[in-house]
Amino acid sequence: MAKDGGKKLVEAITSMDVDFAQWYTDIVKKAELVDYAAVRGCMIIRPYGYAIWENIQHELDRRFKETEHENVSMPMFIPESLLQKEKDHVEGFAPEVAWVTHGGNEKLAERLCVRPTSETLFCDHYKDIIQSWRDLPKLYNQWCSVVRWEKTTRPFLRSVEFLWQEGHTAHATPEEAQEETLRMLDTYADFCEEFLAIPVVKGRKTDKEKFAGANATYTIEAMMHDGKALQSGTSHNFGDGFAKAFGIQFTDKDNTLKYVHQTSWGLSTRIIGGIIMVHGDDNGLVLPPRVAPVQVVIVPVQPQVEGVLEKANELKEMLSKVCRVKIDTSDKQPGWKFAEHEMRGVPIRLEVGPKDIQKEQVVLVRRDNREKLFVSMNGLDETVKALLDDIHDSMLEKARSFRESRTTTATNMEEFETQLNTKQGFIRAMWCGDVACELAIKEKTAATSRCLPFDQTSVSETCVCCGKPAKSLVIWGRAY
RNA sequence: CGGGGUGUAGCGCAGUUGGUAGCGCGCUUGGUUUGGGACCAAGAUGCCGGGAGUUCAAGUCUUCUCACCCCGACCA
Repeated sequence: MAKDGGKKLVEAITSMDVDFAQWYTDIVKKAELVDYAAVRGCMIIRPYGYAIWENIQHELDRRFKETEHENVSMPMFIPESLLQKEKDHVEGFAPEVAWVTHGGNEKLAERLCVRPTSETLFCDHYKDIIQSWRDLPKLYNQWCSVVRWEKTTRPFLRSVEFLWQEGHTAHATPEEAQEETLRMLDTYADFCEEFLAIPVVKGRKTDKEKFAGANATYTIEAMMHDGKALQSGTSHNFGDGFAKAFGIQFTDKDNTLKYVHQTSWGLSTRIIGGIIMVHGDDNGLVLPPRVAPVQVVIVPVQPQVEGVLEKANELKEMLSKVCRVKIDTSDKQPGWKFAEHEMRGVPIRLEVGPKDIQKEQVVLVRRDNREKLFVSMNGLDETVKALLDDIHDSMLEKARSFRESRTTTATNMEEFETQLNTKQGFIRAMWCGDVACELAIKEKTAATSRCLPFDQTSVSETCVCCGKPAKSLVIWGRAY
């Protein structure tokens, strides 16, 4: 393993081609994103990981507010009777809820569920505060954590408790609810591409895969570097199902009593797992510039030489107006710092030493492709700003072409299996609409339907599984 | 929840037929260094994952448990 001695931290990262799962675990630990907590399946999100989440929060929250959404905070407990009001919903979540049975030493008259999601709480509240068409729409969102007693857990990807935002809206008409459902799906998709440089496929879930209690579930699916799919955000249209179960009615303009139409949508810390698995490499994390807690790290070279630290600070001052910049003044060797910040995925490293100062230049090194640039100190702020955008664009492009190269088409099961096993990615194949075929494909290949993509260009006339006439194009893949 | 694996210092590991714990890195202090993971010197660090047994004696044997990793099933 050791090739030139001493490169401990980097060597400790397992190569992604050798063992992708271990590579992932190594990164989250070594880059100090998370630590394991005292309770099984729970994670401590460390400052560097949490800073990523904060940036995600700020950007998404900004977008939510731009579209008139308001933040609220609901309790974390749901009385059992409330959870049970919507039949499909409770059946979907019951196997994985945690229950509170005691308060202090006293047994509770009714046990409380620790929220796995808050539809029931919002509905219970909406039934009280919605009376008239003038009260609509209600566009609420909350940032919180939820608990799902998962059996197999992994940092970010599936933990017992995780952070997310959940939007819950109520509308006067089915059309408005549908419009909202798709608007938020678009918000997520744009956010992923513009902020995280993660290209996504937008589509609708099959009935088998949709959310418990929803009329329709929409999803954005991203491809990880091992070809597996990660559902990165979802948006549901509930129709009036929850409204009927909870009695959320309003008097419309025509003086008749009507049920509201609802939506809900969520995006979680799981997306951080996506960032890692889409962009990372064998040297560690590669953070998309817009979400990176530190966008530029300045490494002073020969800081003991007079003027070097002063210049480094001067540059920091200048750059802090256009980006998040940090200067590493620790007493480590420059080489050590290079490797360390690379592992932590900092998009740009700026080296400045006596030679540079003499030439009025600095060295910029891109994390994404390790390209080294010698640029003038003059106008450095503009250079860096443009470079950050360029890094974002090329990361997005790289992820997109990777996904395309791993997306294939199949017209029968033989092709399906061959493609899946050789390409290990997404498969575009037609489907008859029968859940039996979904189950058969899963049984045979471990692949599931990821979504019915909005782009429904037909690839054949018949179902890839049963050969009957096809109804829709489905993206299939193995998933996290 | 099934099948497999691993738990010894912050991290990676060694520890023989049972005899009371070691190595490398990291850490602390001082000094020399500094353009891709530096060096010297002196230090500090352990309920051997946890419980219960066997034994004069347990990191080592028995048993139960907990956590983590991998592969399935279930799920954001």
